[in-house]
Amino acid sequence: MEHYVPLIREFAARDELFHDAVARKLGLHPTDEKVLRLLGQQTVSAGDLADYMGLTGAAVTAMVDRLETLGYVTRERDGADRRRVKIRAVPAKLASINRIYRGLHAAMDAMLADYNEAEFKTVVDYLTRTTKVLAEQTRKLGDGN
Amino acid sequence: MEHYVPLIREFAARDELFHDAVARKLGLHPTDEKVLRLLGQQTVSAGDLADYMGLTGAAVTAMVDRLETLGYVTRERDGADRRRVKIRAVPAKLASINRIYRGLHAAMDAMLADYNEAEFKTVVDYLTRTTKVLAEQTRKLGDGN
DNA sequence: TTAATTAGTTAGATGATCTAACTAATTGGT
DNA sequence: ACCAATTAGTTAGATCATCTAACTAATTAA
Repeated sequence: MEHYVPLIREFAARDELFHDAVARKLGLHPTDEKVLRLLGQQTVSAGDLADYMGLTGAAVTAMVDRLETLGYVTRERDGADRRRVKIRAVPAKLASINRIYRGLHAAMDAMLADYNEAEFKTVVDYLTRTTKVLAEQTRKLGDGN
Repeated sequence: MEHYVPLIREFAARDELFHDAVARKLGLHPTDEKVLRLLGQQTVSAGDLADYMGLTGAAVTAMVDRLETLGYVTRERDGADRRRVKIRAVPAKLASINRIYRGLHAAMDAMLADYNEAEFKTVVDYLTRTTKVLAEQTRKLGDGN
């Protein structure tokens, strides 16, 4: 039980290094690649991006400018609330990114195949609940400012 | 099985946001907090830090300078290989960081208590193997330049 | 209909990281 | 043993992602 903490630290660090490597291969900043990962098909508002990334609004504007210039995303005004800007990924560009992820997905699928249904359920449950705990604890840290 | 990928993405993003919040509370750069997390008791060489963090040697020098000035770490020359510099965390400073982590650790312990031994073993196995897969895939991405 | 709030952008400043060049220590081939 | 090549870390200068503060425009509430 004590060797659990370094385990999750290593896990998170490796995940980050992997995504950094993907970003480098694409010639993108790690932040930009992270956003593109979030933008699957759905559109996301600039403000939601700021929350998700932990960035200021100005930083998001700069980031979307970069991605727009490179042709990765487009801006659309929200019809209902015209203050809002919705960011949409360009499908053709997303495809080129997904190609890079194929190796990881294949390896992960192969690994996950070793688990039976109950075990897989446990893993999903663990990830879901840990995510929730992290969100709560992050909020609590922010409170005391 | 299809909703697994967004799950791990959310997990990693939340983990990062949590650590960003910790760093902000300490008045440190996220990178610096990440290094301090790695430096438990053990000493780590500057080069190993560069690998672990995905930074250049110059960036590590600057980072260690920052942490040294603030009293978080000390530099020691390696006796065996005097080119090497070993970085050591200052225990008293580490304690103040651990205090911030208490809330998370308590919440995680409470959550993990819901799993029986077999389930916990599955979670540890999953984290261990996924970490290994990520390391392999990162290396493969780096190969093609 | 006017005041207050919210979403996003612009402008300018800061600073973490980068590249390239350098010092110093170690290793290996001859 | 010795010189060349490699490795570890640092220094100097440049770049650029992000920050703060001030601004525009749209929405909501009094």
